[in-house]
Amino acid sequence: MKGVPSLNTLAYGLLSLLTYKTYSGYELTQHIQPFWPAKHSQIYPLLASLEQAGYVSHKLVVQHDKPDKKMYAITESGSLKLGEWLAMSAAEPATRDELAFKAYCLHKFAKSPDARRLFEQRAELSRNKLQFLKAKKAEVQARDGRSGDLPTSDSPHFGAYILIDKGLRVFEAELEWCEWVLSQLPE
Amino acid sequence: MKGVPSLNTLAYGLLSLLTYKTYSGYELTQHIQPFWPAKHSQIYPLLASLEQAGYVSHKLVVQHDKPDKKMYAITESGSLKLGEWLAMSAAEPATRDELAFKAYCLHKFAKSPDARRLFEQRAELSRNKLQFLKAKKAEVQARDGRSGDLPTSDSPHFGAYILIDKGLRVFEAELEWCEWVLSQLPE
DNA sequence: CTTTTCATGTAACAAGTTACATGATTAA
DNA sequence: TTAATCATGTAACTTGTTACATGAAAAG
Repeated sequence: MKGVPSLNTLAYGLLSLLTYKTYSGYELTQHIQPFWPAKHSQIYPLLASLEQAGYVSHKLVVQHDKPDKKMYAITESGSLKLGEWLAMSAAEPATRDELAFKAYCLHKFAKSPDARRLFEQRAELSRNKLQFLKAKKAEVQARDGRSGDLPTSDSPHFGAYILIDKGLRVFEAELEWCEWVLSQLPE
Repeated sequence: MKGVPSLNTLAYGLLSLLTYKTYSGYELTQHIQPFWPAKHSQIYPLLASLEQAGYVSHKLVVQHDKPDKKMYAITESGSLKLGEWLAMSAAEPATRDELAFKAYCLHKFAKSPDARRLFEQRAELSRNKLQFLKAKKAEVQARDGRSGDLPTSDSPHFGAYILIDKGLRVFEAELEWCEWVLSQLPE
């Protein structure tokens, strides 16, 4: 006897996105990146298996200028499954960052211009992320009506909003760290 | 014709740790966690293959109260290989966090006490990490002699120090974020 | 007495990446 | 004309996790 098929985190992530609106596999692949990096080769088969399990369903949308696409929606059964998962404790986040290893070895090459370059590149990355998130924030605020004001916890955009806020806080901290390290490194 | 064996990030990570001192596979598994989560079942075979490639070597240390262990050291060849890698640009960090998905779905269960619990647990996790890092910081400062003063970029502990500093900044930001979210959520 | 720590390994499985495969439209 | 975007999929491979396997010492 085997119970209900158990889903992995990526699968729950797809269901999470689909609580907002319908998406194609292509769109899901793009939108899930900031939360959970994954390639289309992982998403497409997973969507197929979620559909087989009855947690999502799709409608084919015929397009003329672009290839046809499959628009996926979460089902009642998928919503229930997601609801159970939402109530459970979240696992510890896992971050894997090459730069941490390279930073740890700074005593081996701190005088090299390569060392400075690593932190300049990371600072640039943080600045780009911050710029992206600031644009997103404005977008969500506009969509929520009262511009300048923050969405409240009952707003449908509250989830999106707090995640943008988290990104802003964390990337700001990372940028400041990079700039501090650069100030400590010899020119 | 096949060139030099190419290493993955975890392998370079092990070499990075070994630039400080010798470690057993067991110790490497523990110390690498904050940088790059990995299980011993991944570390042990990787160490064996690094040794076969000549990048590390080990000496068996016989113990009486505990099981014998293999103490690994980086070789000259391993140092060269690591040096090449250090000079290369670091890939974008990858973070995978379940809580992001659950936060994104807050409109589905913001009123539930489960929602509050998720952020309370994450806040607690951040507090624990901060406490750990503060202890580490004091430890490194003590080891570096001038207590209260920060190690300079030529200190052998500079790498360890800046990583602790990064953790402090980022987990501080995450903790503040959790507390802010909790202030927005209904009791 | 039961669990944790120390210590090393392998086998089976799940998750994630890269490469292969196709093909029209549009922008540079 | 070359590259990028849109759109879906599979095959082969690498990476990472869980489970199996052993066993002594120490702490609760």
